[in-house]
Amino acid sequence: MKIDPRNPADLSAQIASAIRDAIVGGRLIVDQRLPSEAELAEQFEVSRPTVREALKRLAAQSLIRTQRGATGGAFVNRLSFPEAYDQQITTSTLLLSMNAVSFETACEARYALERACAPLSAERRTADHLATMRAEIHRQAQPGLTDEAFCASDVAFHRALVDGAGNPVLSYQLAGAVEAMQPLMNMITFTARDRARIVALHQEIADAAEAQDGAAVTAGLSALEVETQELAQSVFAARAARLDAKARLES
Amino acid sequence: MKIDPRNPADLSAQIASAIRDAIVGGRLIVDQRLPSEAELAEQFEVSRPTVREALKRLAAQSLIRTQRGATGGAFVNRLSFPEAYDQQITTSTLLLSMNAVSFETACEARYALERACAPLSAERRTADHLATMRAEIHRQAQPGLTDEAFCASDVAFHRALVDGAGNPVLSYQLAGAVEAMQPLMNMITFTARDRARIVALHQEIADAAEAQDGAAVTAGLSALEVETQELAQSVFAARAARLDAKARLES
DNA sequence: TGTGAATTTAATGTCAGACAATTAAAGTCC
DNA sequence: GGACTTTAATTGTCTGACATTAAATTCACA
Repeated sequence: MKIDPRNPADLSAQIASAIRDAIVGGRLIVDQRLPSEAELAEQFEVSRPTVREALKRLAAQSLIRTQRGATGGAFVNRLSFPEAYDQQITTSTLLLSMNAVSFETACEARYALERACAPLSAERRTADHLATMRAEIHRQAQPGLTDEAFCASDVAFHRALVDGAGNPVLSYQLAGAVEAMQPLMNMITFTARDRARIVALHQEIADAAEAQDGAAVTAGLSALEVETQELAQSVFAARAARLDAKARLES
Repeated sequence: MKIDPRNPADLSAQIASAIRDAIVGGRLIVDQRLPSEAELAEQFEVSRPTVREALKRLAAQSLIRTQRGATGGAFVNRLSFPEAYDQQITTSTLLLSMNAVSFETACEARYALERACAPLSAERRTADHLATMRAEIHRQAQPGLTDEAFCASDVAFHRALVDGAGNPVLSYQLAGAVEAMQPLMNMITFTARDRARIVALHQEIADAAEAQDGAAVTAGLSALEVETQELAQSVFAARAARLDAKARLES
């Protein structure tokens, strides 16, 4: 592992990159201990704070973990699925919120991906997944629920559906798509009638999953997508109209 | 923004977390300048190196960027799609390589997600996407190609297909699924006959995309999945048999 | 008055050395 | 042999300093 001393800028970034490459390239394997900070500093010919900044960069990506004490140090971390989920969700959420991605685009992507899980989930879902879906449907039908809680339950329902496919890689990929939609969904106010329609479609989907009818699950998701898109459109149109009226009033 | 001084461990992680929450929560907006390191140190009642370690953590996630000079400082970074792609690919690749995810599972997830793009891509693909797909098919048919170059071209072909859907969020999500498979694919040696079959299926898919026939694209992808799964199975079985024979010879 | 060069200034990037906190292992005493 | 103490290694944090960068300002000169 070497860095370019001619490029004096971003030494810590270069060091982090070198170590990251070693991990990705398999030269450093899981649970292997890295040299101590002092040794790394000597090896790269930089000071210890610089090494530390590099290590913090890697720690931020869950690539390493550190332990204090005599046998402590930095260790190559096994990236667990939950950690990967979190990163995926954070990145997806920020990407959507910072790039003015339209509701339409995000929603389309989400349902397209979710339909990808439908046949597998219909085939393999366990009684557990079904129970979760039913429980969330029941919650969604309760009257006093806030919009936020309704959205959260919606996410839980869809996660159960996705997890039903029994493919952790699929669940991981979908986590971003489903969770990142939540802030966008939270901008919508759901009337009682909206909720009733959504719950009915959820019911359809759960029934189809119980019957192991993949095509019906897919159809249910497509209907739900149409419903969601129309709902969002009407909400945003109404909001725009209100703003417009207000602007005309003030002028 | 406050941190818990009673918990003396991981001050820099706490500070990074506090700033990250401010960004995700919208209290710090894109391109806004953070206080200088000295000011942050004073605010959080820690030293400047500790603040710096926190900032490096955020920089590693592309949440901030730093500029030197008189008007420099740390600025909230607009997470661009290419940056998000990179993070997604790195995370997905590590997740697969560190968790002994089977080829079967990863492959299933990848093709399920890709089929999700098929109808959209068939409908919206431009002449540009078609041209890229054709060009990659042509490259894949050339005889002297190494296995690695073949895999890389395969990835390029599929990315063109995915990008054809014209949904950047979908492209972003798929980037991880498609690219993370490459290391696994690189473990396979492709015979001339294997390649011919794959190229033929690619041809089918490209034709279907040109004809805007979403169902045919989906079918082509499914056939490709079956082909890939069988190929991998035979390669791994042969490898296992060789190892087994060698072990018996040595014992 | 305008322009270009020199200076100032404010910020990050890096360094050196020190001490505190933590933890496991080695050593010691009963 | 077991419980306790000591020791050593390592990370976490602090202080203070200097180097580097780049914008803003000043100022001389045409």
